[in-house]
Amino acid sequence: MAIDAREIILNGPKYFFRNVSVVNVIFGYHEKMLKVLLQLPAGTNKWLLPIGYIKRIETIEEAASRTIEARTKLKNLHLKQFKSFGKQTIWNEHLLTPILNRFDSESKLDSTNWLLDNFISIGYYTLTEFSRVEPSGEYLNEECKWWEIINIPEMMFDHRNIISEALNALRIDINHYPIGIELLLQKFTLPEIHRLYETILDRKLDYRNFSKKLIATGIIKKLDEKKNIGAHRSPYLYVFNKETFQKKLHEGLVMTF
Amino acid sequence: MAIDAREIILNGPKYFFRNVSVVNVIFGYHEKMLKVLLQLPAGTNKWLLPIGYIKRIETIEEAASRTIEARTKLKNLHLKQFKSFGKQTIWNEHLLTPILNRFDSESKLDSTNWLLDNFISIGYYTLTEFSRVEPSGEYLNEECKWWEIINIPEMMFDHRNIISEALNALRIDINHYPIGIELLLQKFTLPEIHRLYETILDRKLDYRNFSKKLIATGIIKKLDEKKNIGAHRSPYLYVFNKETFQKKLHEGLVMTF
DNA sequence: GCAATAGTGTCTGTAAGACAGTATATT
DNA sequence: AATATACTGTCTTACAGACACTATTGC
Repeated sequence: MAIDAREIILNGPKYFFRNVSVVNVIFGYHEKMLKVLLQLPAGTNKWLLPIGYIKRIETIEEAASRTIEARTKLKNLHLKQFKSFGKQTIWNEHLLTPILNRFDSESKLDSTNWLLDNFISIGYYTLTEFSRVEPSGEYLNEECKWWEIINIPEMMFDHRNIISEALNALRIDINHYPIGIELLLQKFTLPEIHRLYETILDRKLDYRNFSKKLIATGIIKKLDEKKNIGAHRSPYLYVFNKETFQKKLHEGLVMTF
Repeated sequence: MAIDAREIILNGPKYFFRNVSVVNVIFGYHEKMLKVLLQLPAGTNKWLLPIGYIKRIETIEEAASRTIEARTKLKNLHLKQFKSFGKQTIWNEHLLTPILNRFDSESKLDSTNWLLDNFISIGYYTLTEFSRVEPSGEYLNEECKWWEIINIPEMMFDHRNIISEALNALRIDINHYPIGIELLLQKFTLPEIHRLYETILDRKLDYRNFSKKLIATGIIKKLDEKKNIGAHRSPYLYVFNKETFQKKLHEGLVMTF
């Protein structure tokens, strides 16, 4: 079911819940850089996290997944619901009218329009390789791009705070869930995953102890294969042992990096 | 602002958000028993967690707090938001019409009434001494009472699952937050807090190791006072050292009971 | 052989967990 | 004195964390 923007604006509540939305913190990692995907809605100069409305026929997680796919073109990312946030007025007539008129120069925006109301947001975060993603803004946005986590631009509402809460949640969850699994490609080297964890946690991790722990717990497996990295010693490749990881976590393993 | 039931039914969206609610898992502890507060709405035979709608002028947490106070008469309980849950149809015309007619025999319930719509629920849990609470059902409920956690009656929707998710969250959070602080009275004995933790976690904890850890970390403080418990050796009284606890937790202390 | 990166082992300190006997309060 | 509950200390084991040198690759 594709619903066009005019229909969403004028008849949204037929398809979507009112007053509730999802807000997505999409983290992107690449080469020791942690970034977050932000969009700049047309007509403003403050950035916004990707948000989305929840269809009446889908689950909350499906809504998050759908709106994340719209920005990243990636399906099946591992989503984590981390917190819900209080009311925000996302749109105002000034922002919304031009969008409506692009599709329909006749209709007038009613001041009781559902989009002009307040929305509560249910927060999800996800983590991906940012080099896999071509940020996709669609017609509502002037821009959609990655920003370094240490250099976030001016944001609308309390979205800076939401990013910071998502990052906290990620740093706690990394001890309880297989965060790296879907982020790293199938095969990876120890230095790669080591850099990933150092970047996410923003602190040094002793390389030997880190490697020892990952191998000792059996959650990664060494392959009989090396990666060519140019004029240096070639590192071994590893893969995650997903079953072992899930089992350990289920038994209450806490990784404490 | 007190809003009567007729007004809530007929003009709810003036005061409340649509399609979003809070759902509260109120745990009660006393003497090695963990219970949960449930209500039986008039006209049904399945039990329901206390739910509530969110006023346009309050935060989500205030909504949870307000609806919990309505059932327990207790203010300032420590609430923890633990997860949000997908759509549920809470009311139907059959349940709602008699309630409306109690206040207003004229008005008819419109099938587009906001209460007949689906609601997404934001889940909170809290923990209190159940002997302090006189469950309070108000006019919408036939009954409101404590049920033992190991013996939950038949529940509406997926509320049994929500209780189980709340309990999981509580058992994880007990390692990260001062769960007991607001539950136990000002002064408590080591055997009391020991029983509390054993009950919540549903497993034996070595009494000596448990005591040692609480005292060693400095989060509880021994008083120069004993509690009279009848024909037995009198246990010492302790108090929480809230500042130390908060500081340790902030520094990343994990209690691992 | 030089430059850059990958890989490996040992020691120490701390904390978790197992475990049993003594002390106190009341009747 | 009897009963029921509270209190205390030691040993073992496992893991976290500190730490420095050798190995490989391409140029």
